[in-house]
Amino acid sequence: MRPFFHPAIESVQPEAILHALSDPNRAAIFANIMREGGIKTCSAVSALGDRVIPKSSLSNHFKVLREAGLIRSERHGVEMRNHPRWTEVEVRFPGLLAAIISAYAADSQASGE
Amino acid sequence: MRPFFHPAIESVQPEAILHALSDPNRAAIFANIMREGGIKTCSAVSALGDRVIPKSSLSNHFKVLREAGLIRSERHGVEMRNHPRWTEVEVRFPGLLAAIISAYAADSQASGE
DNA sequence: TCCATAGTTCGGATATTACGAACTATGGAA
DNA sequence: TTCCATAGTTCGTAATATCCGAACTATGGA
Repeated sequence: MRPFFHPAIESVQPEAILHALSDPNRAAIFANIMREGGIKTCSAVSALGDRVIPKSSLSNHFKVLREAGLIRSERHGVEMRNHPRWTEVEVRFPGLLAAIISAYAADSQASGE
Repeated sequence: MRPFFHPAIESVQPEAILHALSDPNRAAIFANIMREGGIKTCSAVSALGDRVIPKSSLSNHFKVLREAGLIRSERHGVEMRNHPRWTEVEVRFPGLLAAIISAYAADSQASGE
């Protein structure tokens, strides 16, 4: 288990962010991490909505979010805590994350949530 | 050559938009279409920056943008004209497209344009 | 009718993604 | 200490998507 790679904020690419959040599962995970009191550990999300996500897929989703520069993961004892890198990303790409998250919210609102 | 499919604006999904624009080539094409006096036909973009994009790939890029609900394509004589569906998308997902396009602009700005 | 232009479709090589099974790391209990 | 439970990663492979050259289709002139 090699240590995690977290890109420096200057080398975070818009395409990586869009790609990471173009998967609805990942977007939901990230939106949850962004919320105050949101998911911090991986296992806390093992079922998202009504869909069960296998551990290995989940692990990969967190990796994609991490390598896109969206979250920072650090081990605390036996578990992993994931924090959003919102303020950093906001400085580099103002308004981007908020627009994406509210787009998903608007969509789930519209489609009979 | 079956007629093009353009999704109704209500059925445009955020994930499709993010996926379409998570490819830098497509994002550049779309940004150009968005600009007043931007690219209208497909062949007008055959070289983007210094990279040559094959016709078939280009055709596919336009298809992805179209099916994501980002552009509307219609034939005019021998060529295809592509218009952005900006105002429609803006109503459904306010601020999304502007944030994405300016994120790419900020990035190319920063990385020695 | 024939040709040039503009773009699409097909097909196969290549790259990504998904997920079960096996593994690693940490903390606590016996 | 040893053993177990928890939390998560890595590996391998099957399914899926993407890229791009070659062949095709559609339209408007000469």
